[in-house]
Amino acid sequence: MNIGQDAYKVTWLVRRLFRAMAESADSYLGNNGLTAADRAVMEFLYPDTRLTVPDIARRYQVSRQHVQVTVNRLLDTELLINVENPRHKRSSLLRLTQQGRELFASIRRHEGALLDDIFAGLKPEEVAVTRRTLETLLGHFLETHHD
Amino acid sequence: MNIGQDAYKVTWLVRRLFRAMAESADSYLGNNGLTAADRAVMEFLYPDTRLTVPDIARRYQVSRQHVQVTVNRLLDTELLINVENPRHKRSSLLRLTQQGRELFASIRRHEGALLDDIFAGLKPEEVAVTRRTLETLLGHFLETHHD
DNA sequence: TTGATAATGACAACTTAATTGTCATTATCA
DNA sequence: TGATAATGACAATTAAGTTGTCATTATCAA
Repeated sequence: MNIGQDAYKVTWLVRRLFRAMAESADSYLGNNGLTAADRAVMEFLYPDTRLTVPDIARRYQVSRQHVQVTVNRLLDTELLINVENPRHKRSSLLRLTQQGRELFASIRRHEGALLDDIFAGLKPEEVAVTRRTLETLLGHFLETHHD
Repeated sequence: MNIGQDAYKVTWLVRRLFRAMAESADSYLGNNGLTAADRAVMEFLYPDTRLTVPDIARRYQVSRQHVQVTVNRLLDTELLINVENPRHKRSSLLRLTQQGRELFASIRRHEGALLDDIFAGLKPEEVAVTRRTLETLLGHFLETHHD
């Protein structure tokens, strides 16, 4: 019974957990001089994917101008480099530098350790159920709001 | 097995679901000329709680100046009224007007219907497991990041 | 009771992470 | 080839906050 109570609480928890996760991420990314947008861009390129700015913008679902600014900052700090794009002269491909790849790998390790800690003690089946439930919810949310 | 994969996916889903929920909320709140901050403030006062601006700021964990602006807007649109504060002459208590209470109730009904839709088809046990899992995660996140 | 300290509302400036608009340049394709 | 679309750069704007400051008003310890 009372699925309504649990349903409401689940949505509340999603909101609260998002905030807690964002704070935690801001803190360890900030220690490396990165923003959340930097991390997102780097994730698209890790470990050795080559994409243009508009490619990343389409995948990240964010304006290309915003990605451009983020990418330019990462080029300045030499976490990314331009590589020639055979398909387009002006729009070069972006690639992680060795330094960028190592930094992202260390971020991944940090996140992995954090998750291990945080998920320790939960039963695998419970986590699997949670995953499936959230996937279902996301599906419904996206189709209800159809975007 | 692979709790690691599920763990990572759960955190991804929390982020994605948060965005989907926020978009959906912005859309129906916007239809009523409200922002997310307006809704949050109204929730603290619903159905008939009386709080001052600094009280709300402390509970909402947000600066009192920001709450002040939000509250002033809600006073302008007559969704809130000031009532005298026996404990403080300058800092009056805030209360929902009849109109404000009705609007918030209708928002609640809308949200309830949306949740019923979205959670229909999920088994109550699954939702309960999800709730407990997310509660555990939140607990760990808060103590790990200790705030 | 008073006098130092804290709380409050108002206002302004700033911040962050984004968006939208515009331009010149360069690609693409019918 | 010529119209249309894509790209990078730059600027202005936006949303939802924060921080700083001021004058006023409370509160509390001596």
